Amino acid sequence: MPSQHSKSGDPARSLSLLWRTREPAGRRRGGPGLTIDRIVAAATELADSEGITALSMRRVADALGVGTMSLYTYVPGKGELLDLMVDAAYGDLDTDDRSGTWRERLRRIAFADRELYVRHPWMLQVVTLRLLGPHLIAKYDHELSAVDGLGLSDVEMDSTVNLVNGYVESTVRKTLGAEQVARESGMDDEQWWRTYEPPLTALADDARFPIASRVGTAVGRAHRSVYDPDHEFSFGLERVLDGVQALVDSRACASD
Amino acid sequence: MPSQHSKSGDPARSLSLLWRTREPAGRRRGGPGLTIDRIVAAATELADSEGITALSMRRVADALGVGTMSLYTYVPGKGELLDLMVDAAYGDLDTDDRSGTWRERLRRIAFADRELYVRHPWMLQVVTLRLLGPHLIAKYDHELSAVDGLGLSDVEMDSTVNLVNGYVESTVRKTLGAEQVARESGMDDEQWWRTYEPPLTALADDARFPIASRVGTAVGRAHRSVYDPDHEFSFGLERVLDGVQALVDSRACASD
DNA sequence: ACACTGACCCGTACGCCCTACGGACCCGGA
DNA sequence: TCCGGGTCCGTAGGGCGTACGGGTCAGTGT
Repeated sequence: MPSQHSKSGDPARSLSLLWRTREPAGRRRGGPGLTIDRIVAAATELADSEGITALSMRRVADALGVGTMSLYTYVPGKGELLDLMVDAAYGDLDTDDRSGTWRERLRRIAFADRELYVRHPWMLQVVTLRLLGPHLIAKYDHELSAVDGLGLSDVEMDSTVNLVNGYVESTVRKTLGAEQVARESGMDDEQWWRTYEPPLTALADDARFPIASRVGTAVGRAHRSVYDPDHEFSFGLERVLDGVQALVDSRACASD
Repeated sequence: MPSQHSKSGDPARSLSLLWRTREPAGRRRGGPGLTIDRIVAAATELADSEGITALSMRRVADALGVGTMSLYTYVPGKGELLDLMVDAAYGDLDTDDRSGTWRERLRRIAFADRELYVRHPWMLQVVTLRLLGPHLIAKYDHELSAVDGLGLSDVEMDSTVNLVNGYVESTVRKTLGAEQVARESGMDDEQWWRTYEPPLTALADDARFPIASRVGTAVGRAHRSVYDPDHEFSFGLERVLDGVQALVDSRACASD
């Protein structure tokens, strides 16, 4: 159960698939009428409902009522299929709304991204090379527009949106990891903590790791009682935005 | 080539392995003399040199000159082996140095983490549940100590170190993704950019994605000329630390 | 001296995976 | 009518993780 790399053999082929630079094919009369979009949709549904590890070419083909090898007429391999799934998923994001201050806009973008990843957890497990598909570019453009005209250089703008994206991804990844433990071990967060805290604190005694013990306990208690994931997410996000704020302020001063 | 989850069946078993809560076994005389540590070391070497996808129980056993199934005497399964590898790798980090300001310390921690992930890229591809092994706890304690006594609450301290860790991970993940493209496509960064920028800009015309075009071009040019990964990393890190700074300042004011 | 026990080691086999290859089928156009 | 080419897919080959059961031998109790 290690990780997935999406070697996706030929980048050129992947790009032409992503941008649909192939005519939509002849369409036979009687057959199931496979298309790239139907394949991507079926694969996405499968990955959403059963997890990325359940996603196999066989299962996708079965879901479509089609032989496994038929998929290879439309998609060079599994890697390229994953690339297509990722870009298609990014297509669900709203990339039009440009209202509000830069801070409000980045905040909205972060929450929307987070929701997308929660809906499609497999996106964060696919170590895709993030091949530039149309929807990913649209997302990038939309994010950049939020920090355009603030006095930042182009490279700084890129860094800024990467910063926010990275924060969202790492946060969701952690949450999903915890949920995975819960699901696979069959106990919820609270049960898990109650079962493994005692032996753990016995091993990692307070003397050796005093601060970790104290903070770990406090965090555990917070999780058990008033824990609010949204609040936790917001808190970190505001720290990130404060960092951006400092940058924006310094550039504004410099240009005055 | 999707992703790896480390289902690692029984958390209790994993924990006892991580904390070595089993006597070191009888050790037979003539045999190869397998141990958990030798297995973890061989697996780590393999993952370092050939990537996580090349890591299989068979290959690890071969590297040790041992039958595949012999590994299962020491390790319940591949998932648990990955857990052990991750915690062992964290053991390479220095968790003693406590000199300097909180900002200097977080900076040093971030750079050390980054270097560790670059040396063991597979760590970021293993979607491990981050089971609390001894070395991970030591790392956590060391990180918390950098922000202890600044007026932050325990939960805030946890958020803060998660924030820095998340930044490092997402940055390295992105870098490694790019390197993977380079390796697999056989061309270096510059070649890749030169090959795929023209068709890409043709597809994603400036009119549809004006800001992405402009910024993408600028970033590409920067990469080709004066690009300094360390500088890029530092830049974002300082933004994160600025965010932490704002938090620390606000808490200091509140308590005064 | 000898049998027993238990840890260590591993060959075999099952069921899954991705996909190369080549054949069957059928449509539209010449 | 014939044929080229797109669509569909059965078969097979080489991986993988690991369940199962049996072989081997150091140390122990007698």
